[in-house]
Amino acid sequence: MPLHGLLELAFDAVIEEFLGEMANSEFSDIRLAHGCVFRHMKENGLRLTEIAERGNMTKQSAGEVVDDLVALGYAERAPDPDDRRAKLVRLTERGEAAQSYGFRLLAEIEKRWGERYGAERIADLRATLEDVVAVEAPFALSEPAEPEPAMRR
Amino acid sequence: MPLHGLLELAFDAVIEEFLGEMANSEFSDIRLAHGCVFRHMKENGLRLTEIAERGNMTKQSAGEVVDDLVALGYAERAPDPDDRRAKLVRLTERGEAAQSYGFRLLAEIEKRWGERYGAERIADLRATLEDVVAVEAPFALSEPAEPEPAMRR
DNA sequence: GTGCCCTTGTCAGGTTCCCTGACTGTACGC
DNA sequence: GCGTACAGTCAGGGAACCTGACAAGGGCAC
Repeated sequence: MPLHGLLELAFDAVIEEFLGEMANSEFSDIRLAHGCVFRHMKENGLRLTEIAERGNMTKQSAGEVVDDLVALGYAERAPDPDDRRAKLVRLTERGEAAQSYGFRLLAEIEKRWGERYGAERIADLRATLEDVVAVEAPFALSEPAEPEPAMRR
Repeated sequence: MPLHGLLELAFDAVIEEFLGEMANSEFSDIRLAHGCVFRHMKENGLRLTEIAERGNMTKQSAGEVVDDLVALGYAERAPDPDDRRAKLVRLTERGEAAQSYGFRLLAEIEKRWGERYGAERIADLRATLEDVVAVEAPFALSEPAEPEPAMRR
């Protein structure tokens, strides 16, 4: 089986378990595509453009996802004080509850895999994937190098 | 970053490279979704139902993919001598050429990752994923336990 | 054999999630 | 100020799935 097949099947396995448990929670209206917002959200909100970049999708697609989350009460748009063109997407209280519930669920799934396949092996799996992703998908990584204070302006 | 995010990004990275190289080959009309046929194809062909099972999709979806591959000249349908309801999906000569080209490409990508991130680490990655998939996604694995000769009948 | 249920594949129609292209309004270098 | 670049939106489309309903063949009880 080619490597991408294994990656995909493992991904699907996590997601099936995750969505199954989400569907039985009070956050049953959350869908997989919403993850791109929850995954990257920062304290003070994120611009649509940032969501799109880190999610490796177009602004239009990211906008749809945000519209959906706003309609469901998980997110809201606020004007960006630094740029009147931009809006900051922020989680509502309910959005934050969903986010931390989801993260907890995912951590539990990873822990269960550790018990099933060996904690060290799963830790190695994660470490290798992190190295790979740092090179192959750098756009997805947290900070797009917020310039150092000394470099500002 | 949650584990499924890493798995997805790594998957996307392989696929982007793979599809990019396929697009520059003589098989530029092959799309990602076609993989479910090429990946599982056996010597004497596969029934639609088998393709659907191993690809974890409905018969209808598998049927669409096969229609597409037939239209593109990569596959053909032959009657199944053992069951007049069923048809065996087989690769054409061109289909076999595309399959082996694709497999070779994927093996090269994996080899490059070995050079970039350490051959042993990528081998471990594969081994761990194989264990995970064997438990979490057994439907995708080659033989649905063809009964042993002694157990037949 | 006949009737009944299961399986195989197909037709029709719908959803999700993403895309391209065209556009408005704001920012900013020059 | 002017032109270019960028943030986000509107409109439309397509790929890859899905559910439901169906015809035709298989397999078994009787």
